[in-house]
Amino acid sequence: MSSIRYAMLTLLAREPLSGYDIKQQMNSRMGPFWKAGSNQVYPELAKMEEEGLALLHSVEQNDHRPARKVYAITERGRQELIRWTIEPTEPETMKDEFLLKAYNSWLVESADMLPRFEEKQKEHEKKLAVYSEKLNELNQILDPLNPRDPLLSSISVVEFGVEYEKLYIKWCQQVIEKLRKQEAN
Amino acid sequence: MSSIRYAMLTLLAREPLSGYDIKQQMNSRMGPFWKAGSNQVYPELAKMEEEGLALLHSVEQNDHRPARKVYAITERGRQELIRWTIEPTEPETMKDEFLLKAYNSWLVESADMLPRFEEKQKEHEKKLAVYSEKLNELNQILDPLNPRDPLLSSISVVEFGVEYEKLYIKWCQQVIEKLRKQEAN
DNA sequence: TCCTCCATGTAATCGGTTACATGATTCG
DNA sequence: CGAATCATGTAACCGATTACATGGAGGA
Repeated sequence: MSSIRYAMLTLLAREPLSGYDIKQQMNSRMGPFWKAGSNQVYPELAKMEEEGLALLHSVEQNDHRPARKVYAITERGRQELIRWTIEPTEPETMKDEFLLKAYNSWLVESADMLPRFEEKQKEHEKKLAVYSEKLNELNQILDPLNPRDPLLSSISVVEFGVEYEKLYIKWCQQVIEKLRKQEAN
Repeated sequence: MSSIRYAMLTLLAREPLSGYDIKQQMNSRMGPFWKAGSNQVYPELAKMEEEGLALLHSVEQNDHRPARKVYAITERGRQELIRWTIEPTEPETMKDEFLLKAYNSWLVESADMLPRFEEKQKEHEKKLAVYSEKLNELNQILDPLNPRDPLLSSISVVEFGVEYEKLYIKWCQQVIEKLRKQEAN
């Protein structure tokens, strides 16, 4: 498995990046579906270099700051990533803490639960706004003549994100309505 | 955090259960959003008893088999679960390996990727069938006169599951169409 | 003045997965 | 005849989170 290394190869397959870049992109661009901290990224990059999946592409030296070490994917890395990509994937369990709490709604007063659903709705409305904007950007810079444009894949994934956020918002609204009716009794 | 203990309290709040029951229910009833193995359940149950969140309710002795130890939630456990339930929840990242692979579609031949999307679609169609049936069952045994029926909460969560599966299926279909058009060129 | 950003990394800890162990019964 | 189910638990490992460490530049 080792998950993180394929997430890193995924980013390196598009452009050479430093460990710091990888961390940043995971927590923004890939934000909806993957995350990582520096603790994972740097040691993993070193291992990947040892195994010939990535190599040091350039080192930008800034005074009074650690050298910026940019890595590029190797042909072996690309092949390994392709091999993994076309391999079947195990079904996933979505581990959503808030759903677990929703499952406990019956235990608590509607008045205590309503604010939590309203918060969640707003949180997902914000995410929806971010993904929608991202989607617009991607569609604008997309090269419509190139059927191999990486952005086509990006768009599909962000579209998933948009639909997911819409679903979450709709669900929150439905539950809020139910709780309000219950409260009225 | 310690996640698992609240998932276990969530189940114990509805009825007394053995460690084995908890494990089973997590991988079926709660399947969509939580999971656990025996390694976690048994030691955690012991800790919860020590801390007074659960207590040994009864022991059913069967010959040639380990005694079935049934635990019940205590008032302290219930209060702790309620406290956690009405507490705000941090935003979650959905870590879906298949979305990561979809993000790499541009790297591979459509012919290699299409079967993976078709598989995923079928997988989620099966899950949808299971959740839909579950939803029917729940609606039938629900007591419509009791606004505190735990099943109301169950229904909300299963409804989320149903909508999620529908979304996943629709998304797979869209991507499949795109890949087919691309292949035709 | 204090916080955040850049940019590398390490250390301690925690939660979760896989595998192991026992042993009778029931189902295909 | 072999696999799965019931029912408890333990041990080894692995991946991920949180915190720590350095240190100058720029903004609130």
